[in-house]
Amino acid sequence: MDAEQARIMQTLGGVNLAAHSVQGGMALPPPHGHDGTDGDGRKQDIGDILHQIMTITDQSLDEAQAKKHGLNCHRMKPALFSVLCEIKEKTGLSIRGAQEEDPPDPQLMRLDNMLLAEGVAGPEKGGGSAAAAAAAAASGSPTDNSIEHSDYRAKLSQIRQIYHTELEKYEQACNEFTTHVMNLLREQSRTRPISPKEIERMVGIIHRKFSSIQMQLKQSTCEAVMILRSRFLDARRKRRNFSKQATEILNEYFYSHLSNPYPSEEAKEELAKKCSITVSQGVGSTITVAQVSNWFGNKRIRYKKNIGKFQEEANLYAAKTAVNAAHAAAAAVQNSQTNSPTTPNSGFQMKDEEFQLDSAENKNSLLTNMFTGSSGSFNLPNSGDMFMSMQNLNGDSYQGAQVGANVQSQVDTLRHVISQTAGYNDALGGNSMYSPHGLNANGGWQDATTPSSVISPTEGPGSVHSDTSN
DNA sequence: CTCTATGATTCCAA
DNA sequence: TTGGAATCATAGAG
Repeated sequence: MDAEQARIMQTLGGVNLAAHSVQGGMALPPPHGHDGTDGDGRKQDIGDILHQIMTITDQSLDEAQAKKHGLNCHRMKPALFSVLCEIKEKTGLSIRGAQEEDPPDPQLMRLDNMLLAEGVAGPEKGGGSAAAAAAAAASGSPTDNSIEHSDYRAKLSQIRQIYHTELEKYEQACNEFTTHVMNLLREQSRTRPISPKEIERMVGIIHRKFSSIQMQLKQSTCEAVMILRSRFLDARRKRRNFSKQATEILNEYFYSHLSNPYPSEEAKEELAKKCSITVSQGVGSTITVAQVSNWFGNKRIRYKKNIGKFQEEANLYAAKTAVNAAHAAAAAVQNSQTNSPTTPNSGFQMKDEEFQLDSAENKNSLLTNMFTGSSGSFNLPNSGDMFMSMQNLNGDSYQGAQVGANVQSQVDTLRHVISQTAGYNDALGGNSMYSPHGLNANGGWQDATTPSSVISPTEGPGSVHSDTSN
């Protein structure tokens, strides 16, 4: 400020007050210079006035007030004032000229573009949902993603809301501040040389300041969106193993529907629900329908690829559900109702209960009824074997999983149990292990009605391990 | 660390 | 749209 004052002082020294023209040159004779012209006295006067102005801050308030009043009443005041205004305008122009060029900040543009693309800026609910939808549509079926998707969207709209309120706040504050400053300056312009252009410049400065604050806001908003986005994507990518119970439920379904392991939409929902309930003692992890689909997709392909590897598992789950099948059969027989066994995916229900058969005779009779009375699409290899093998299970108790399951699945399970029973290899075509009768020569599952050729239990078809990634 | 299991994603065909 | 196949990326065991 001192420098500026000195410059003004100097500049004033070269002012031709009569013409009110300003010579902007800096190298001027000192204000008190005596050049012998007739303006000498006047210059002396001006110098005196200026001196008073410059030293006014050094004086006490009362003194200064008195001085100010005196100066205001000075005959030269209006002229001096307008000159000061002109000078200030000149310097203001030069200052403004220096920082006038206001190229659209590339960073700001980037931020704006990103906010627009993410749907944070721009029209309400316009691009936002579009971006979120695009993010969600990138993966799998839209049905279950709606959960994560809506979560993402909710968070995004939260960010959006904060952004807009903040932006509004800033704008309001900026406007308030601007009008305040403008009023102040207008007020002061009566006593101080302030040109409208200077006010304009001031407003520009304020706006720039506020826009830099806005940029910070935009930046942090962008960051928040990025974090949200990456977290959203990470969450999709991050793998958390299902709980043991959930896997068990899925496996039970899979192996009891081996001939057609394609759960219907309802069955998937049921499974998802069941898994989520079972898993609820965990950290709130739920299993969605899409995850069930993923699981079955993976399971089918992996099972098919290497059946040998899954033998043990298959045996286990088949045994687990075998008695349930018998139980279901018992229920069916007791009700004298014969469900159509050709609908593999109908009426899938689960019920937690322990089921224990009382006696071998009871079991046998139930099974006899079950298979002699049904018109299943399966060719059972040998009912005698079945009885024998089922007797091997006598006395074992199993965790019940399926009551009222369709006959098809019961058949699957029972066939498995039969075939995995040691000592009956010959009767089953020389293969003691379960072969996926639903799996046709092409590797398809579609035609489940004919028992396929026996596949070596130790090695799947070619024992391909193409999934050995990494 | 490596290796395997496994949930998720992507690409493609039907 | 769905499922198969390949692949990715991580969890978890050793």
